[in-house]
Amino acid sequence: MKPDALRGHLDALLLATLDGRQLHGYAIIEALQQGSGGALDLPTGTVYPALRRLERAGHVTSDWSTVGGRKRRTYRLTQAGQRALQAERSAWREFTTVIDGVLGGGGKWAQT
Amino acid sequence: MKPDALRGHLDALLLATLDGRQLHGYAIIEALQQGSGGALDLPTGTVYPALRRLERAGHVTSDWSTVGGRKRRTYRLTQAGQRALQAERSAWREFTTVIDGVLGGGGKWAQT
DNA sequence: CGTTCATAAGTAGCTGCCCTACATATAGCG
DNA sequence: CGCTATATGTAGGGCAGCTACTTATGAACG
Repeated sequence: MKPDALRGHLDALLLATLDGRQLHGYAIIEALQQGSGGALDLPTGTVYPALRRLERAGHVTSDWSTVGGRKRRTYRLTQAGQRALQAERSAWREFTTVIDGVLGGGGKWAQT
Repeated sequence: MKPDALRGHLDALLLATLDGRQLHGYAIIEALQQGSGGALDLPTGTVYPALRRLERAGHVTSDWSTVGGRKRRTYRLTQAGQRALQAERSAWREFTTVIDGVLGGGGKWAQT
């Protein structure tokens, strides 16, 4: 999968990954890897700044902890993040519906 | 729909719109508008440069014509463009499958 | 005849997301 | 001691798509 296809959908992925559980950044990357069957291998330079963005936006909050001598910043959704996730999900559904319509029915098969 | 969601999928839309017919730029914009039920309203500053890109890439070719005193540059798919369209379609399918999987099953419902 | 709207194509410049590459630190293994 | 895995982060860049503007013709309206 070409990497820049994610453009504009990364927030949805991160919010969905944090839905119903709290994870630290590194674990989020692994969760996305496994949850996508290996298709998504996001670099830290993509995920960490994105999490900061989401925190600034009030969609997630974070707490520091130390596990086995290593510092972790554990993220969890806020209520606003929950709402944002719902909005992202419906936006995604609308988006795919539109693109599917054009890719499948926008060409010569368009029998109005 | 947020505008930058298109990132990386615009080529697919343009190729699909030209599949089986030839259209000039302005008509492509209108076709996308109608084909998407009004959801896609791409500005000329997005579409025209994208068409030039596709032409440079060899996916489309263009011919000038004059209709009613107005100059039109009419585009049509090349064979490479046809192949590119097929590739874009399958890439789109893969992409949606991955994202759908994460948005729907990447959270607390992930019962491995 | 002048203004405005629809048609038609295009460029210049900006923004911002995501990527590449690098820096930092600890624990465990050999 | 070096290497790998774990864990977080920044700096800088590329480029796609957007905003705003320019150019040009034909038709309609007064």
